[in-house]
Amino acid sequence: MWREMTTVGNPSEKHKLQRLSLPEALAASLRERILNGEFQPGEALVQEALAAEYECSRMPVREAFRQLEAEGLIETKVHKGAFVSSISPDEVMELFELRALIECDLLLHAIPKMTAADFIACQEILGELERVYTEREMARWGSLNAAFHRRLLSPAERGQSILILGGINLQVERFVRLQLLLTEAFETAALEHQQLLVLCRARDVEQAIPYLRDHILTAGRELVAAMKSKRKF
Amino acid sequence: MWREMTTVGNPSEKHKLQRLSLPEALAASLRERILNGEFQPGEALVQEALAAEYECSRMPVREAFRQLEAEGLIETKVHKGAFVSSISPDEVMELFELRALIECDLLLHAIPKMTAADFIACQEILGELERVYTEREMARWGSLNAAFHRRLLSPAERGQSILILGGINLQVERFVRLQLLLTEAFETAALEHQQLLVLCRARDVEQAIPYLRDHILTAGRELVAAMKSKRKF
DNA sequence: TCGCGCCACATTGGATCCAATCAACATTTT
DNA sequence: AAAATGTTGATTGGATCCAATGTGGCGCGA
Repeated sequence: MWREMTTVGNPSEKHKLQRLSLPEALAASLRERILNGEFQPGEALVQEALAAEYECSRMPVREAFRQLEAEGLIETKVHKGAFVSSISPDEVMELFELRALIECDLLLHAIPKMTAADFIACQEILGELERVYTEREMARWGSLNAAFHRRLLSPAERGQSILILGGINLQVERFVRLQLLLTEAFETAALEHQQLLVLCRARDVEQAIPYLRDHILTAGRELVAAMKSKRKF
Repeated sequence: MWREMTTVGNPSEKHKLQRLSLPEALAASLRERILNGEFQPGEALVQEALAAEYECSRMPVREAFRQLEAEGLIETKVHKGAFVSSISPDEVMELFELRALIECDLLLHAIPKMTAADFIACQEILGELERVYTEREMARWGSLNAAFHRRLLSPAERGQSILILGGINLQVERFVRLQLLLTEAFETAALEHQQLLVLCRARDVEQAIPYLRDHILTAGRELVAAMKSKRKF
């Protein structure tokens, strides 16, 4: 079942097929399970148990742990084990503000370079997003949402910034998914995405930038509010 | 010799002593050697050789590799090994612009919160920087420079942003060190640091922010120019 | 002589085994 | 009875061993 992703075939990538080692595949699977909330913050991840579950030795698990630790998803204490890392609502808000900062800068660079193909691709993702929304698959919704932002900003051709953004998204993703279960943030997000795309088509930088900033920051505020009220964190 | 850092004793941290596992210590040592340019971009790192050198088995080396890979310092191809990752001048410039973006935002938050103690601490680091400069130890210069920026921005109390900044600095650090060998960028940097601190003392946000931005961006431009002229990258 | 394929070696990837450390429980002592 | 301490079980950390894969060299044939 999890084996299906031992090789990630990304069709849009130009023939650069990448093979995953077992530790990398494990890390991918564990990452997904953490983001889905199957492993709660603070929970201990035991090497032996996971090794048994994935039917491999403990060593690939250990290497996967190192990777996840570097990504900030888990923390490991020597001779004590690995624990799903936690993050405070304030820190989540800070990450959203960082995202706003970086994405606005990227959009500024991207808008002048956008082509018709870019708009079409973005529109396509939005369609997919809407389809997924009606079926309540928020695991896919989160990654599609990230994909939309990434695609929208890709004309800026700033790989390093995109990379950093990916890291930030990774940190907040699990809380976003949780919130989606509780609120109706989908719908406003869908509308805002459409409006954002309209502004970009019109090359209206003056409006698009603050709009994007607001889109991100209000999403952040809503999420943090939900976190603080639920007290489950 | 490298054993001296198996436990990192940071005296300013309040008694929170952290123990390093062998892989972590190895990663720290290898990271330093990469930043120092001992391992050139593209160069292959062989597990067996390093294991012999550090007198341990290959396994801790492999785990250290995973960590360094996640940090972006090396790339590993399955069944082919680990290679010191490279980075183009354009990407370096992008990272500097990202740094400018984030640091300016941080400074904006930091200035109103700065206390006398903060100014003193910064001034102290600047003194240390000057002392190190006269003795041409650029390995320490780089980390002290980062420490100054970190200390200057720490009143903002934005741990996540600082963390991201650390990652960005890691990427450009090795090129900064190389450039320092070639240019006289020390001196202007020292002056600019002093001036920046003066502006912060005066709480002159209007001047301090653009000044910091310029400080970072010109440093970036000079570095990139040096990179492109030397063609050693 | 050049090109293709096969084979051996070197290197990485993964599994098993042993040692070190921690935590919890039981025992003893005050 | 409470606290301190010893001891045992569980879990992680590290080393050695075996398997898989990639690379370079050699030979064979056109």
